[in-house]
Amino acid sequence: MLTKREMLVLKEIIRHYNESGQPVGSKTIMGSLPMKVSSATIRNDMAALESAGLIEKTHSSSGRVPSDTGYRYYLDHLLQPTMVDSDDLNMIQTIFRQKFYQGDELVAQSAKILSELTHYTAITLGPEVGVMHLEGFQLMPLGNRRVLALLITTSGQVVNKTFVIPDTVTGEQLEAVMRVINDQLVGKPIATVMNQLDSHLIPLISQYIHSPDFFLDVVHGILSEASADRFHISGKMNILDYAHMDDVNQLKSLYHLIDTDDQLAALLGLNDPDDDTKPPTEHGVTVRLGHEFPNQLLANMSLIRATYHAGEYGDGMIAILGPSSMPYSRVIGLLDLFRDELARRIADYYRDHG
Amino acid sequence: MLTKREMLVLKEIIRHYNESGQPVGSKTIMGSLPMKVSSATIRNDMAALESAGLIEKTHSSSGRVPSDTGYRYYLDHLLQPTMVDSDDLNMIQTIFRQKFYQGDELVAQSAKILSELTHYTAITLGPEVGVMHLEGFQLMPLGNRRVLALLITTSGQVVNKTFVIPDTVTGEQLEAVMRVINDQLVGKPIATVMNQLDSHLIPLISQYIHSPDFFLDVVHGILSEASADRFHISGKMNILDYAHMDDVNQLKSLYHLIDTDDQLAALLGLNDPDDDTKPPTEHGVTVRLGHEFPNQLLANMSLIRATYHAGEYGDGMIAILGPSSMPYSRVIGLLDLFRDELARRIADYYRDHG
DNA sequence: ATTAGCACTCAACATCATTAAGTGCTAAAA
DNA sequence: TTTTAGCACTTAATGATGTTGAGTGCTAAT
Repeated sequence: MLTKREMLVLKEIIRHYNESGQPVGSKTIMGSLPMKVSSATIRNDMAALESAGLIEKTHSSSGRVPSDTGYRYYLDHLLQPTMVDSDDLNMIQTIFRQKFYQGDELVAQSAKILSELTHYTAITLGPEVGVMHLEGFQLMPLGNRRVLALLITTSGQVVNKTFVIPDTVTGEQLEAVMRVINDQLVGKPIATVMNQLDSHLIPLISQYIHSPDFFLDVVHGILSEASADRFHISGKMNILDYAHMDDVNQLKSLYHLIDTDDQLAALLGLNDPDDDTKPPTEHGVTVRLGHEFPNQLLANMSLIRATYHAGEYGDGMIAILGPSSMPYSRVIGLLDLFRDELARRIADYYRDHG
Repeated sequence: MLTKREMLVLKEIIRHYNESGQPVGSKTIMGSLPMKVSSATIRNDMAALESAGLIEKTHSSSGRVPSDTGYRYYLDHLLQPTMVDSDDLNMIQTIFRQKFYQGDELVAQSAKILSELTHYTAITLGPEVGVMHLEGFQLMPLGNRRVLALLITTSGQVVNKTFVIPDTVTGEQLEAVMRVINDQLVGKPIATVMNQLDSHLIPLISQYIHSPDFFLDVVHGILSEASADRFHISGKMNILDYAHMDDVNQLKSLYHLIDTDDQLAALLGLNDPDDDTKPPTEHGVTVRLGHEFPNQLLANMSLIRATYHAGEYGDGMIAILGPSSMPYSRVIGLLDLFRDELARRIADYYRDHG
């Protein structure tokens, strides 16, 4: 158990380190503690913090730097939320007001604002209503054997794709297939649709189209596109500022990770809904430090996540990826603000407005 | 005018510099010239090349490095095309064969292969038939006041967008607007459509919808999306390898440039079709060195472009962005191969196949 | 429990010498 | 006239050596 003063010392070390990026010495801390103590006293406290594993030295006579566990302790016990700066607030309101955003634009724009405000990387995800169902499927001939396939899901996702059909396929055949899909699959969850398409719908479709493989390919492609998570990432290149990577290849791997939807989804914990290992820091904003991820690449980084609830329109997520050394209270404050803001505006969008 | 041997010396300097990245000395060259001359002789030739501005010293007693003009001279006079390596060729054929690509997938896949083969950044652009015309426009109600707008261009581009309409708008009104657009604008070039929409179509639409502003916004959005160039960029992160940027901000600006469609289009010379300043190096593959662009950011880089002609289906473009020090003959060979390959496969796609 | 004082450590910086790769120039050889 | 051997000269890179300053840990006194 830490003493009151030791906590203050840890907090100050983290604060100074965030600002300067340099190891923090005992004299520096002396000047910024509320009580008046000597540097020697602080050195004693620091020794205690170090043996508790909360701070580290970069070399035997250097100042101290917060350790991974130090950050975790800070987040769990020391961090106190700050109100969002009124300048920030104004800016956000102004931007949101200046244009009316249709559909996902609001969510995309949020990522943009968040990354600009923090200079980190922002990731947002539109609201998704539980399980997505197939609402409709259409094929329209465009002439010249090109066909437009159009797929609509209950969550309002619309995906279109054009393809060219073999000359052996006639309009009536397409019509028939379309009817089969609409009769058999509409209303079912996308996953089910995919399964059935691969199993007992094949014979049904084969009645109309001789070799349906290529057709199934097309439908598959559309389905997975429709059901894929639609991430909006902004400020990707800010990683270059904060990840002081010695190795270019690591950096490339990191970017690859972010650009790969599955991996990003895993990072954001989208696939394990019972991820209650870390309780919400406050209001459902959670912070996960890089070293807590299985992936080595995220060392010295930190991911701050928040879920927003747009009522019946589903839940979405916003997140900030940045260095583990960052002004947490500000960033958490911002995310918390955006949770509310997005929840409200999205609900508004579908309800009052139009 | 350079002597025969001076040319050879320049060529060898460039070759060695490409391989090692280090300044090249007279003794190194001595070992790799076809004729037997002493290093002193080569030093004389080098002095000549230097006063011609084709090579440079990094410091007063260093070896030589090709200069910007040196590269230009090399490209214009010394470069001799090489056949594409049979390994590369096999790989390309294999990848293209293993799957049937619909629509733009072929073009996107080409970018991927090119960037993987070269370790540089590849940019491809699908075939575009001269001026794009509006082929059709549809609005379909999705229920719950959500409407799906669907726009089709003559080039086969299909864009969809969902939006929410105010409760004051009825289905009949939408129907009417849709009819107006289809009656008045179908068959016209997108640019004309945009203009007319903003000018003499406003009163016409206002007859049906009271405040058509928001509606015009939506249509505008779809139109510009449909008419925008669809670049496929692959290997973006390879820039980190070859652009040894000291300044992170420059790097970020460079990425911004690439990610901004207008700027990228300008870079590729898409807006000045009479860009005949640099004659094709061979078969229509052109090389532009970074310092030849107005933009400072591209210093020490090089852009190799090729246009492919998919017959009546239009023209497209492929390009490689890399360091000015690169194995030009290989890269040019690859681009030249892809020109043919793409042209043929795209034509095939629309004609024979389905 | 706190503090003054002091010996100690180590990165960062500067100075200096050494080395190796490369040049330009001169005068002789081809 | 062109080529070459030879040599003095330049410079980046490397490594050894010393100095400084910020910081620590420990001890003994408060």
